Amino acid sequence: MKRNSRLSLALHTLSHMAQDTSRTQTSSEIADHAGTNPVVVRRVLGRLRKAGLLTSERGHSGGWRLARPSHEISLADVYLALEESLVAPRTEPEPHSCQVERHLEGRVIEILNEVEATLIDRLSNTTIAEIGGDKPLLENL
Amino acid sequence: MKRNSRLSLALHTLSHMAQDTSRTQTSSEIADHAGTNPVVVRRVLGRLRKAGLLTSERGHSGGWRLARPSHEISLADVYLALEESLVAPRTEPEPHSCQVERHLEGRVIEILNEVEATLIDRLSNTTIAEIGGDKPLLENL
DNA sequence: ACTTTCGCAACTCCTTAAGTTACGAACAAA
DNA sequence: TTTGTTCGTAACTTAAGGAGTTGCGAAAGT
Repeated sequence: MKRNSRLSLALHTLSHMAQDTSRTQTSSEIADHAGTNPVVVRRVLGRLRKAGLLTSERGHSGGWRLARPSHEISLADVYLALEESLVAPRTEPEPHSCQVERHLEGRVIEILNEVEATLIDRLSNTTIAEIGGDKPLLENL
Repeated sequence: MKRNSRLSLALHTLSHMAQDTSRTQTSSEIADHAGTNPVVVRRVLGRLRKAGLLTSERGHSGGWRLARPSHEISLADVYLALEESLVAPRTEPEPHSCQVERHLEGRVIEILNEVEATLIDRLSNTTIAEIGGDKPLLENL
């Protein structure tokens, strides 16, 4: 699979779970549908569980379930739960010998933070319900 | 070196060249200052040359030079010259079997494009001259 | 000619994400 | 309580991309 599939996988899965909240889905089912494998699914969904978006149960009739209604889960919630950063590279700042470099980096970081904030703002304007959810895809008819 | 050093290297180098436009700088000089090596420098600066931001000359007293005044080179020019994309992953769209996935991807791409536009807008508000340039760092005194 | 410098190809090295295997823990049903 | 299902997690392998490196040809000044 390609780069950055975590967010795709997470959103895709949540959208499907939103369409039928009555039953749980197992990692295997999800993996089959997403074209990946159960361990990868558990890794990604595990982060969403940690963030309180999903619950999981082990054993017979276990699996994954939304922790709250899909219209109360925004895309930003998912993005933040993954603790990635699409715009700002996850690199810790190194000491800079050179003044130009310090000045430059300050400016760039400033801009990137602003852009990241924009991203989160936009993501928070859409919920999982609107994407795959309870009233699916009416605007496509 | 870490992720995303191309943009850093490009901006850093341009800023320094802006401080003394009278002479050319060789790949080796630049590499030494940036803590990398000449081939990497040429790879990155080559893209800037292709975009018309720099010129290069071979042979004795050759090297790199700004193609236009540093106050006419915005950070966005540099970003675009590198043909990277910080926010949108460079992955070509795959065919999607699943309607939810199509709908989802449409929405996400829409948001990412908007964010990318924001990034470019912010970057275009700062020039190389302002960062390391002709009147260096007055605001730090 | 000789030296400097870029241009570029080809390769190695390193890091990161994804995929895979394996096994233990929890839990339900028989 | 035994069995089978499912998650949790560790450890490994595989794949891709970026940076670093080597080498050499082309261009251009001395």
